[in-house]
Amino acid sequence: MSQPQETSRRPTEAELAILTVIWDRGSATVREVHDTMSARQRVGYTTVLKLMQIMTEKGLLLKNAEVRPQVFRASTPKNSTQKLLLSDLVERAFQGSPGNLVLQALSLRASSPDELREIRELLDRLETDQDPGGSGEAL
Amino acid sequence: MSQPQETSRRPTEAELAILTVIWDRGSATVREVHDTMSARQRVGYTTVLKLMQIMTEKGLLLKNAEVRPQVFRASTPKNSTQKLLLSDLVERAFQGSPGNLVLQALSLRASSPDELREIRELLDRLETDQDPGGSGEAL
DNA sequence: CAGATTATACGAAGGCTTTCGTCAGATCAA
DNA sequence: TTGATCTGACGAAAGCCTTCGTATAATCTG
Repeated sequence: MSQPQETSRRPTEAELAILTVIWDRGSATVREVHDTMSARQRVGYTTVLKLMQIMTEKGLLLKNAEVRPQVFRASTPKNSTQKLLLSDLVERAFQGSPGNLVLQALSLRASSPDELREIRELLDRLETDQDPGGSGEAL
Repeated sequence: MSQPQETSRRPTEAELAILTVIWDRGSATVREVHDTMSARQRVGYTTVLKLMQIMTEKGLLLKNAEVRPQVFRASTPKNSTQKLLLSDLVERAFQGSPGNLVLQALSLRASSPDELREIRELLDRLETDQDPGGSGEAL
């Protein structure tokens, strides 16, 4: 009863940076995360450690303490968290209209032809059957 | 030299809620913003006031103190801020790939046929290598 | 004008996020 | 084994965001 809802909790900025590294690798030690992040930003080792401990408490990460050094992995797949962040942004800044967001995103900068084709295919599917459920997971 | 970069400053969550109201109306007094927000969430009048004062300091809002009560308007158009938020999210959670984000957003929930058509038209323009500059503003 | 009401300014508290120092335990290398 | 190095736990400080109480100023009403 101490944790609020471990589900649908939006990761903070620092947490997201860590999740990104872990999603890429599948799993990672604190040192691996720290080394990867250090290439981009100056950040202390114990800072990363502390964050990952907190994230484990929150349920964002799962820790395997059987091995040394401990190995962490994400409790939630990347796509789910991305959708959570998108839903959030749609609600807060796009009046709940995903189409609105998509239009802005498309004009952000050029997407690759492959991406454009993929988007078009998804559009086709959306216009034929009205149920997009789950099809978007296939990235 | 006291303000960092007043440009490209990402509004916080509470700030965004206020901006949303002001964008809708074009301009608004503190009371109007408070009344509108009160319909959705419980929030104190002085809380809104303080936030709007801070936002004015930060350059997010512009204040006309000639009239009473004072009237505020946004310093940055809605579309620009939306793009800022999207760019931010693309960087932090979508490996810098807007197409990636678009795919996830499209499968979030059904967009209206009108929106789908609009998206398709934008795709056409993008694929024929047009410069999308400004076209996304037309919502 | 005088009292009531509304508007504005401002300080400060509370909470959450981020950062880091320190200590203790574990592992490694000679 | 033992000193050096790496790892893990933890407390606490610092900063930002949000909230609100209180005091002052402006405006309205009769």
